[in-house]
Amino acid sequence: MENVLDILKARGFIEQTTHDDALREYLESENVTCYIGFDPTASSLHVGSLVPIMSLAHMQRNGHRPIALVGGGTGLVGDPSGKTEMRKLLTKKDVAANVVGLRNQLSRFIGFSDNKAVLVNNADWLTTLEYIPFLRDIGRHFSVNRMIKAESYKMRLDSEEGLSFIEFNYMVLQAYDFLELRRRYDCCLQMGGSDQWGNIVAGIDLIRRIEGKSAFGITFPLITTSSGAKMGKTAAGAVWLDPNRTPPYDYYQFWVNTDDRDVARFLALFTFLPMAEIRSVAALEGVDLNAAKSILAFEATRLAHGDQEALKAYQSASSMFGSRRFSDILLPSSTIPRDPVTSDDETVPQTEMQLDDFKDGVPCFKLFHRVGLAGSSGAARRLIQQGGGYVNGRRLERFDEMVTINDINDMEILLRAGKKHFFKVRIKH
RNA sequence: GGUGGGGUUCCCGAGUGGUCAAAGGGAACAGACUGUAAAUCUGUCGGCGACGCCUUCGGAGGUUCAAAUCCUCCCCCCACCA
Repeated sequence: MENVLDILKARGFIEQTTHDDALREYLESENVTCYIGFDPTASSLHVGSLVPIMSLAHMQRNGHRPIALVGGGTGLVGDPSGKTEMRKLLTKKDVAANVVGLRNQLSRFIGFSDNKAVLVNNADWLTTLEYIPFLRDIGRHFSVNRMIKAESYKMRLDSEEGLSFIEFNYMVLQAYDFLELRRRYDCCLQMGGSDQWGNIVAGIDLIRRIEGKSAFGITFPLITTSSGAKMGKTAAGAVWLDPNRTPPYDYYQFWVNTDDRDVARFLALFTFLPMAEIRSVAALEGVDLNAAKSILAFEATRLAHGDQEALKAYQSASSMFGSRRFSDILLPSSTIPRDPVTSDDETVPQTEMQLDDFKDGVPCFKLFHRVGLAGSSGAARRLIQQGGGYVNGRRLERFDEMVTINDINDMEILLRAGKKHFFKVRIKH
């Protein structure tokens, strides 16, 4: 079997590893255990966490046992790594609630049945620690001189805001997590974002000092878009994996809008399509890439939300932006429907209004505001005045044009703001 | 605890009595060009059925015809010293 390290490397997951050769050897054996920690700072994970999630999924697919550690304990402290500002401290209650949400989302990507993967919460061992014993047993292995040189603290030590003592302890706690997992699950590998390097190495050192055993680390590159932005942020904020925060249609659209230069790279990172197929995408240019973007979006949506939702999102997009036929040789492993689809879409944002509402007509800018295509009626006026408002595909000329029963087709009115934002008003009697 | 410097519209950051809904940049949005891409150019970017009105410059009061700008008290942040 191919070494999972090579798979991860080929797909762009690896930024840095500790002692590569020994790690490779370790991963040769069947069923090793590795872990990644997830911050319970929100009740949902977002696209930015996808690289770690996918890497765990690859581990599992290659016969290893991933541990997803939810930081219910460390979340109470707050990780300063690579952050310019201190984060607001979460309450125990918030953290506990968020842990539940994360568990659900992770299980879409990783199978936790039959002990094939493990989900742990470090609150289980961290919150009962006693200060003095912890300092004596664990704290004495840490050199402050070394810690303050760590890159992960550098930004904060240099900043105006400074670094509070509670945050300074974060590294120690995360190192202790690793030790705990080494003891409990024989877990010898920790993975994480590149900002986690210092924390991971601290854990490896701690394990060596206390247990006399070796452990390994892998960090992932920070994924940025080719335009330089941190990946996963849009105007509306983070792109969440929770369908209540980011509807599957929006999630799909996020991926469709991938920059040309990122398509092949993202296919490798965020889908399970074979690399042999993805490599041929790298040769595509221009319009030809759009089909690959649809497949990227479809596959990514499938993983996060399932086949049904992916199909619905795909169909909606097709009905809004036009349908296309996919070549059989383009990413053949994808299950995207290859023939043009025509169908009603249910996932475009929509609402119901009464027929009576349109008897006297509704000023269009009011309507745009009401359905949420504009943040205020002033914004709606500007939108329309600048030529960005459409009713049933017809550009509105004036902001106070009336939308009336004459605009109703098949008991629907299709509104559009700009090129991409659609909204459907369904009419009820 | 002492001394000094700060808190401005989504972010950064000008503004030290009227000409300020507040420069400039970024982000964002729209238009043109396109391919649901990027880059570029143009416009917009507190609220309001809107050549006017209303609400904003850490919070609460006050001075003034007039305050983001002056005064008082309070809250928070930072630096240096202790």
